[in-house]
Amino acid sequence: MAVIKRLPKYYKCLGNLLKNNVERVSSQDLSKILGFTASQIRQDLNNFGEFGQQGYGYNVLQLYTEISKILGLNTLHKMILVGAGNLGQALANYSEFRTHGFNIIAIFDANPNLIGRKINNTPIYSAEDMEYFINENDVDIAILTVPKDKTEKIVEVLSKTCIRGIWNFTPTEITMDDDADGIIVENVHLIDSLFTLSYRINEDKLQERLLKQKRKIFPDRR
Amino acid sequence: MAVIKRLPKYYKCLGNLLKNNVERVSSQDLSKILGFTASQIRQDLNNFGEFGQQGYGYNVLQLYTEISKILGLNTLHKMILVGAGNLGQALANYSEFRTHGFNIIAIFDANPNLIGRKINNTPIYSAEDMEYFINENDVDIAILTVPKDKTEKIVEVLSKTCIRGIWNFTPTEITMDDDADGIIVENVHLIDSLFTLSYRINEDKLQERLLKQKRKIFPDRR
DNA sequence: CCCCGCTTGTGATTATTTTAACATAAATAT
DNA sequence: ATATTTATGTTAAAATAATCACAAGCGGGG
Repeated sequence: MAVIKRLPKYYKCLGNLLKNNVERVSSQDLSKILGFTASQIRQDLNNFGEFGQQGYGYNVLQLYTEISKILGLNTLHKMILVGAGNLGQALANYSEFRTHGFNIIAIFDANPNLIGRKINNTPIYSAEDMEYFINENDVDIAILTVPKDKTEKIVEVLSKTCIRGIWNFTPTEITMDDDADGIIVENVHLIDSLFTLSYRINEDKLQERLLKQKRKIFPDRR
Repeated sequence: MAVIKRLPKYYKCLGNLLKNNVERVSSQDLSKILGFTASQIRQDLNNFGEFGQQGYGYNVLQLYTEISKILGLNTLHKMILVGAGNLGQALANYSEFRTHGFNIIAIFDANPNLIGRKINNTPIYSAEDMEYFINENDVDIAILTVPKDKTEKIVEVLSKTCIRGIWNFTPTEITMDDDADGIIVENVHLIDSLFTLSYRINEDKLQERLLKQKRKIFPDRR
């Protein structure tokens, strides 16, 4: 749903307002900051409850708290990182996750040279111990930063565990067969995002080409 | 536009088919692989031209080539990386970009200890030289992996250059005022994606809560 | 206590996106 | 050759999403 993709933006924005000691905020204020229409903001928020008050607006702290509940940020999340390559290490060092209650409690890798070491104080274990570890420690989320050809295998193992979500950074699109085991997958696919950027940079040239094509079909139009 | 977000998926899928020496493919075949409806695929592709033929389907190589043109992947792209932190280094080491014609030709950082070194054969220069370098080398795209508080400054510098696109990994949402200078921004925001995952994991509990609320409003419904 | 301005929640409207349906054309089999 | 199958491009319908518009409620000033 489109609304859900916007929730993190609201959350972040309200966090900033809180930091600046702003107490109340109207949908119009938010509109100016976020670039959505005020109407959309009101409708978005209204999907989850009636958080505002006529003539007053929204209480920043209350709304922030509510949205954090909706996003599930009021509970701690235990995460593991699978694959201690370049991207994996970068994510392991990223402190923002912890700030919001997402703790990486273990890292798994197949490389024996890495096993036993620590990244950002988090130990690296052998990939073989992953399944046991997840179930033993009630891990919520697995971050996948393994090479493409290892993905399938890992997903197979993960689907036998109590894991709730997979945050997938591999180029492979992971699809869970009809949500049977209830594992949610969030695919990131950085390269897609780069391609989209490339498209938009390229757009002008393209539009011209398409226009020419239309002209062939409707030669009377200028 | 929603179609454009799907183009990279088509591209990737067709690339795989090519590798497997598949010559022709129907919208129905693609539908099974990609999980979109065949109808949507035909309509998507038709936005950019008539690439298929009745009774035959699409020629994989031809369609692949067309889409790569549409995405602007037929031309080389010169990129720079701004900010050689954890994420920056990971991206600098990521080889997939180069495979698709996106070359990181320089890295910029403010840290004097890093300047002069190389990551994955790409030299690190002083951030001060960035503006000159971009204009001198006709750089297309800047990858932004600097800390939050440096973002504004860097964007200001970038907007004075010939740069065409900014691939923004900082937590700050960059908005270009009414596209005046024609710089396209692609914001990534990893944490948003994690929050969305968290929401979906949390969804069941939430649905219950919302249902209770509705019941209050319509007490007659079970 | 009452009025006025502000701002929400919400129903109606418009726009966008997705899906369905089908006429038509190429390819293959007979 | 001809019929049958396959699969597109395209139009129409359905579903989603965004915007508009306004009645109704609250806060603050007199």
